[in-house]
Amino acid sequence: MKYSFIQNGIEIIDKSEFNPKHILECGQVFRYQSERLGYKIWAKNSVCYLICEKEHDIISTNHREEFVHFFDLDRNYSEIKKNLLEFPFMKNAIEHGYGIRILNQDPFEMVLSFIISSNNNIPRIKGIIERLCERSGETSDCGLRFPSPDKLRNKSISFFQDLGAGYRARYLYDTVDAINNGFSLDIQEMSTINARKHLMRLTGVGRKVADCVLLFGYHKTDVFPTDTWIDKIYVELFGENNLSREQKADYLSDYYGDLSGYAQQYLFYKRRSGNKIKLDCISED
DNA sequence: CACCAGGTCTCTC
DNA sequence: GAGAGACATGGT
Repeated sequence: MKYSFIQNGIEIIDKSEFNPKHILECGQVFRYQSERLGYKIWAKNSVCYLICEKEHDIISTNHREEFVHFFDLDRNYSEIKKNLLEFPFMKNAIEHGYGIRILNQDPFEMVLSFIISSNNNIPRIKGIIERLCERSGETSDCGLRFPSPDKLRNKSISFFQDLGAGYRARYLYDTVDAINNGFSLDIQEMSTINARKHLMRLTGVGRKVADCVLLFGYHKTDVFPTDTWIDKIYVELFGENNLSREQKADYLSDYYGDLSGYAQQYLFYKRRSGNKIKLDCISED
């Protein structure tokens, strides 16, 4: 990935591997806003402005190293896409979401965000998370910031209900409580299987939420988060619906191996944009 | 007024 | 273990 440090940020030179719209709208991140010149994006303890121009994009920030990691800039996505093209179903999806990158986000934020996401829709998820940030008293020179576990220590269930979290309020409360009482999120070094099993001990974290946390919070790309959209895709592609969600997730992650997370994002993004996934047809090329 | 949204929990069998 | 129902909330 070609990029270079400039005075107040990072210049993205290779636009084919970095598409702000695709990165932000493929469903992995909830805290960003459209701005006149691009986007404002919050990471754990800092903020950046993504300025979109014709020849290049600029990540305007005082925390350059942090956003190199956040945007996963040191990874070669050309190589990933080349390897994914060895699989069926991927050609159209990759062409559609060509500049997607899997962001490296904060695990705690991912846990709460994806608990909120369950049986919910994206605009509402974003609203709940925004209110969580507004009301949890975290301020910095960057403005809004996602609360730390400690900042949520004294919050009651009704605090989460008032965010609009609905029945997930109890899940959030229990999870925050567990983390504040020693439940470790330091699981980067664990195997995917064990890390998943660990996360699923949290209230409100099932297979799908756990896999999203593993992918977006720990960059474990051997998981294939399987939700309603992936379920639709599975049925459409294979013409049968004889497996449970969990079995589909197992099958797909076994099939795509370490490329699962990437494959999932391309397929999810394309399908959610209203396009059905097509089997790549060589004769059409 | 039903039905749905990046599912999970709980209670059965 | 696998399979129904319930579940808050806001939008079509």
